[in-house]
This record gives sequence, C-alpha cells and structure tokens, in this order.
Amino acid sequence: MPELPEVEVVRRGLTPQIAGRKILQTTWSGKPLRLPVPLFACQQAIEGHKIREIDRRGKYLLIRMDNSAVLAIHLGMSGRLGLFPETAPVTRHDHLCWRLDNGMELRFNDSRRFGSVQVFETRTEEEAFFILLGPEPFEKSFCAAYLFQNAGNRRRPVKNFLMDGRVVAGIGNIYASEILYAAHVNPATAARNLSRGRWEKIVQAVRLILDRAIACGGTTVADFVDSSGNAGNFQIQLQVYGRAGEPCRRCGARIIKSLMAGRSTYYCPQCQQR
DNA sequence: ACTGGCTCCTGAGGGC
DNA sequence: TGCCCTCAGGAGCCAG
Repeated sequence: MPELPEVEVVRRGLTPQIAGRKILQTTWSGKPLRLPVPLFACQQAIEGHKIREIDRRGKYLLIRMDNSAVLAIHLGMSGRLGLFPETAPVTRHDHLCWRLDNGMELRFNDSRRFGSVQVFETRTEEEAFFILLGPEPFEKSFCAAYLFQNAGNRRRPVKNFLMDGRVVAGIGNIYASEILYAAHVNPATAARNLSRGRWEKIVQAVRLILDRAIACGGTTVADFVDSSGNAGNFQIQLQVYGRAGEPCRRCGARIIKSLMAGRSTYYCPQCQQR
C-alpha cells in the first residue's frame, strides 16, 4: 500500500496537471469499494466545479473544489491514480473516472478494492471524519513528549503503536520497520518502556525516512506507480523491509523477519536489541 | 481500556 | 502448463 510518501508523491505529481481543471463527469464501474461509492454526491457537489488544490491528510488525498466540497481518495493496498486521455480504453479495475475539461480523465484503479472514495460537502463533515486521526509526522505537535505521553502504560509493541493512525497519520508496514531500524529500536519493545530520549530518536527517524522516501518518489514495491506512471526508486534504499536472511548493512548480522499483529516485520537482531 | 485477530478482495509467485 | 497455497503497502470491527 501506498503509505504517506507514496500518497505525497502522487499529490505533487498530480497537482500541476489537474489544478484549475473542471470536473465534468463521474463514472463508476459499479463495483463496491471499502466504503459506499458516493456517485450521487460526486454528481451534486463535484461535477461542474473546478479543482482548487490537492491536499493530503495521512494517506488520504484531498481534492479541494472551488465550492469547498472535497473529494477524498484513499488508495488502500493496491490503489492507483492516473491521468489518461478520455479516449484511452478503460482498463480492468478502473473503478472511478472523472472526466476533466481538457480531454483528460482522472482514473482510480484498485484491484483489491480496499481503497475508498468519499465526498465531504462541508468543512464540518471533513473535520468530523478526521477527528480521530493522529497528527501529521511533519507537524510540530508530533514530538517525543507527545509520543511519550500517548504511550502511557501501553504494552503494545512500538511498531504496532506507530502504525496506529490515531497515534500518528500515514505510517504503514514498510516504513514502520525502516523507521525503527534507523532509530536502533527493536520493533517488539513495549511502547511504555521507551524513554523520552528514545522517542526523540524515533521522531527524528520518522522524519528522516519519510522525507527521504518522498524525495525518492516513493517505494517501488509490487504495483505502486505514481501519477505519471513512473515507478519510485526508494526500494534500493530499503534497509530491512523484504531483506530477511540478508546481511544488515550496518553490522552484517542477518535480518530477521517476524510476524507482529499479523504483519511482516523486519529488523536487525544486533542493531536493534531493545 | 487495550489488544491482536479477522475481514474485505485480487493477483503474484513458489512448489509440485 | 496448471493447480494450490501463501502472502501482499490498510484499517474498521469485534471478541477476549
């Protein structure tokens, strides 16, 4: 799945191509997504309006219209957004298409259909939806003191804690492993056992890893493709994810793969002892 | 109150 | 070549 960096790369790629364009028409494949598809709301609040800007909140892409309605798109595990000439044939798993006023069409393709499309007609509606979502990793409020306090007496592993969207927005399974490797923290360490100093290391690692991933255009894993169809190139820099049995690039120990809350977790048993 | 497990769905890749 | 199994970047819901 696209995590925060991939969504941000899509946002940056798409912005110059669709900002200012008017959305003329919405079409839907008829297949359900994770949330009910708001075809009627698209017709009522989106069609006939211009795209003002593209924003992002966690892993949600927010297409803000000139009437203050917002088209919110989540890519789930396998979602992609692309721009195509409206004459290009629709392909398998193109579930929503928005025809623009310049002959192009914005298409949401999602084979697994874990993604979602929503329309928020008012600011209140949008805020209500995001009320439980944690801070953005690059916001000032995301800091060691916040994490230390939020961890409180929780026993859950720090890796699962970081992947909880109520704690911080946008960190998924790949970057959780990469971040903890960068911070020299064992992913299984209980959140309550981390000192402020170690949370500080984690905050720095979060920003370093996400920043670097965005700069590299996201991670090339399986099927991620950005809005211009280019694969990312961060994969060559992944230090632990997908490297089970291979040598740690810092110490040479073999990278371990374990399961945590059902998700594959990678770490160096030597560099991340606690 | 917390926590991990299960679930939705399709496709890719490995073993035989 | 084909069949069957496992696994995959998310996140809401539910039971213990």
